[in-house]
Amino acid sequence: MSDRRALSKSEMEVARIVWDRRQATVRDVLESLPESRQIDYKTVQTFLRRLEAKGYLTSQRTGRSLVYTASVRPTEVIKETVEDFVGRLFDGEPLPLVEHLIREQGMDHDDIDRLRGLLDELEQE
Amino acid sequence: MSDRRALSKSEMEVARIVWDRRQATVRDVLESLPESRQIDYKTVQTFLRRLEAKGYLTSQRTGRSLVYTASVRPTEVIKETVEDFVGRLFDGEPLPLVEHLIREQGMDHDDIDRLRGLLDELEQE
DNA sequence: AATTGTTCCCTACAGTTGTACGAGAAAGGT
DNA sequence: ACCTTTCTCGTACAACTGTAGGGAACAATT
Repeated sequence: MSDRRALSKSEMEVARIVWDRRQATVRDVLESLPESRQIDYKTVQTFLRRLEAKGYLTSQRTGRSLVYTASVRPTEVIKETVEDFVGRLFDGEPLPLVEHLIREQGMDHDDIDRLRGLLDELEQE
Repeated sequence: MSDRRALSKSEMEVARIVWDRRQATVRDVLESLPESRQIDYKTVQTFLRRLEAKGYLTSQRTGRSLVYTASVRPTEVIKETVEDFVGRLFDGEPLPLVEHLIREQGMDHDDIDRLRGLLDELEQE
């Protein structure tokens, strides 16, 4: 466990966008958020500022704008976040969550094949 | 989406314990929490009180104690919570989370077999 | 050149969350 | 009958969250 301050849900949502794109301005993030997410430019700005303050992102100025990038390994943060989630909701057991996801959220044929492949692959060792 | 007020992480952790046991007192919850979770009796009490205020639990008095039980369908709440989580961290796609879980959190042989079974089962329809 | 838009920086603010203390009442031990 | 434990009820409170307004500075548009 690291000692960075935890991310809130919305902060995580925003951070993930920056990480996916590898870099992003306030506006980029705003535009990448789902339509359904009604949120002001200023609010996104606040989230990015806080993410930087918490040490998850850094920014460099480019022209008038700030461009944010990861300052910790995203995969690590995501892993910790998932672990925390599984810890609280599923007694730390990933299997029940996997079953829940497969059962309750839709899986189509391709997804199923893909997962079979992954399982086969994992079995080599 | 329901219009109940959202649960915080800790509230969810506590609620889930009540749901799993079907009923619980403050002390029951305290004892069911993982060792690692250093938390005071009074704090658990507060969470249970808030969960009742938010409409997720009800209590009946039994002797001097309050016994809490679910007042909404837990599976429904868990489903919504997982959906929100997947929405924010994985663009709403369950598959990447499933892959992450299988890959990053440990799966043993039995788990793998179990998942294969589940996939086969799902394919009947 | 004046207006409109876009950015950053600073500030705000109510609601939520995590964490718990104190008082008072009932139950249990000695 | 008293001390200790265990409950509930009410209260507290700083930190964190979500959400954004105001102002300054520079850019784009008419």
